[in-house]
Amino acid sequence: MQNFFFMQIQDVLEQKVIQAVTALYGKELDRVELQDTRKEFQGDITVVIFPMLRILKGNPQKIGEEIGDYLKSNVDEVADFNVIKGFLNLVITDGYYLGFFNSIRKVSHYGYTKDTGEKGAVMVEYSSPNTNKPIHLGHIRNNLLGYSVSEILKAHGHKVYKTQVINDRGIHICKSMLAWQKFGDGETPESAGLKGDKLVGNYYVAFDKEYKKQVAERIESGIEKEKAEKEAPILLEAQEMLRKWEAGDTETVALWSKMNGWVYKGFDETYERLGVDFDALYYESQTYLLGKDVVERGLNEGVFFKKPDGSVWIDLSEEGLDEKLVLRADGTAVYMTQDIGTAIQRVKDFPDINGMVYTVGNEQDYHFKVLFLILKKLGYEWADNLYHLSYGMVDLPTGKMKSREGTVVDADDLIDEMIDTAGSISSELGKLEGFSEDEKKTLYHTIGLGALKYYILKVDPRKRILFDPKESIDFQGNTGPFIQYTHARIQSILRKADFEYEKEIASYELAEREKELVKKLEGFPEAIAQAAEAYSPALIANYCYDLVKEFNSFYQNISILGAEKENERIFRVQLAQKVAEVISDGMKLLGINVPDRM
RNA sequence: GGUCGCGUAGCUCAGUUGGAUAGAGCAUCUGCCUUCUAAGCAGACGGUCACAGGUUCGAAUCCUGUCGCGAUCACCA
Repeated sequence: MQNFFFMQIQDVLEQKVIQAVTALYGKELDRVELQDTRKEFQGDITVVIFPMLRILKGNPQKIGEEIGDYLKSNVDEVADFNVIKGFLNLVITDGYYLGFFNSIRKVSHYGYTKDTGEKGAVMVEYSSPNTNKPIHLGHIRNNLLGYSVSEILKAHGHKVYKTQVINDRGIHICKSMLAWQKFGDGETPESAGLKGDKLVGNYYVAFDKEYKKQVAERIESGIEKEKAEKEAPILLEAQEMLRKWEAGDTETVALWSKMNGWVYKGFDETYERLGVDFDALYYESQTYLLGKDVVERGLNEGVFFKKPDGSVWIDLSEEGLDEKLVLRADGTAVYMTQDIGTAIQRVKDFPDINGMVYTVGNEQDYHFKVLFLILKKLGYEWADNLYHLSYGMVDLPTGKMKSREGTVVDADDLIDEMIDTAGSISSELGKLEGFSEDEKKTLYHTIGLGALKYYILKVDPRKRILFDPKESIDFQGNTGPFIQYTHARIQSILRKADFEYEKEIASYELAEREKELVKKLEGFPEAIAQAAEAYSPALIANYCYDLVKEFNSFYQNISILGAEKENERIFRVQLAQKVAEVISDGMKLLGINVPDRM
């Protein structure tokens, strides 16, 4: 990563337009509205005249022409202009775009911002699974979002700690443990030939089955529904097991450790295939008691108040919310207590943190609104930099995914399917001559995962995704493989370019498609900045797609290696090379690798 | 019921400080492999931007209301 100096034309124009208005009309403009010129008009950048009318009063056509005249004679980069309605379209010189291109050509990771330490560290939490069941498509969305936002924040100059809270304790784990004890007959992942998380998940389902059976029997024998549900023997046993766990009962804790161990091994495998990782892990079993002392302190400071029964609350009615419980009457913690404590603990563990991102589904919007408010009221200065990366559910045509009912799209199965599809398409196309079996395997993984990740990340995080297992994820059009393919095409050209193309082209007349490509490249830093500010990988996906679309049009219509003049050949190869780099750097922010051949 | 989010082409989605005739992909149809990888390119077809008002030179975008979908409002996690 290097720094480079190049004044972008937009900044130059903004100043010059203000100057023009002062010179021509003696008025002070506070801002200038610029936009890319639409394809159907001649020009590159458009100054919108309408907003100026408030200050200038006059005919927009005439004002546009006067400002256009001024810019043409006072700004070197402005070659020509035209005015249509209230839009002043400026034609920018090839010299500018060529100069810009040359300024970024040798910059590695162009568009990324170096971590200078001044932006502070951000902790990004994502994944945070329960240890009683395997990872499904919903978790995949969470993982991909969290990982990608982490990469985007890094590219925007932040130091990032990726973390997850592993929900390794609670009634749900006990249910799996109990069912295993009752029906497991000593089964292990090895003996069953199953991933550990799958095995434990099976017992969670087994518990639910038995529980439902017991409830049904009891209702049949005349017990009312609510009571039957609350007092089913197997549920009572599970609750008893949780009490034993909390009391530190050796046997229970040993079983708990063993089964969680199985699950972690299974999770690690899935994370590895998904290509996500973490810098720090937090276990709920170690954090679930945190936060009580802070509540005590907040009580003294008047942030919280105590009800007659001894429970502790915060009143958020001034903020338009309700009263919210932070400690039960019996003094035990609720989720909120724990989250308060964990947030504070993290800042203790990593003192350079001044912000956190929580990747959690939108069903918890309210929870995080409250959590952030509480931390703010407790006076933590980093509380202003907390962000709930809230995303929509992944639903099936049949409705919500439910682990207990087996209506989930399993992560491992889906990954397998994507890789298989990538494999069969690749073999059909038959372009992999000379690939070893290992290389093929790696490539199918790259393409399959690329398709899956892009499919999920290209949609706005807030929107819910409807996933139809019957309709397979595309490999054509606006997809990961399409972008990967473009990268492979460019690499093929670079392999075949058997001439020296290092020298800088100082003067060149750009073809329309070449100019458009340079303009797209110019937009990369802004795309990263916006994606970081909006915490939205979708913006990066859109950018990559637009860039690639533009490149393919160029590629298909203009010969690169077959160009007549040497200058053309060299410039086009350089351009293609830079486009490939940006594709690679952009896709990296989505956690997607790009192959050199496919 | 209160609060929050969403509603754009048959389907999946872009459209971020309000700007020109609302854009892609899939699907359907036409062309293009003797030339750098056709997972591609060029084109056709397809729209009451949920609906109704308002704000203004200008609204898919901002405001209000209505309808539809989802989430949430637990001494649950």
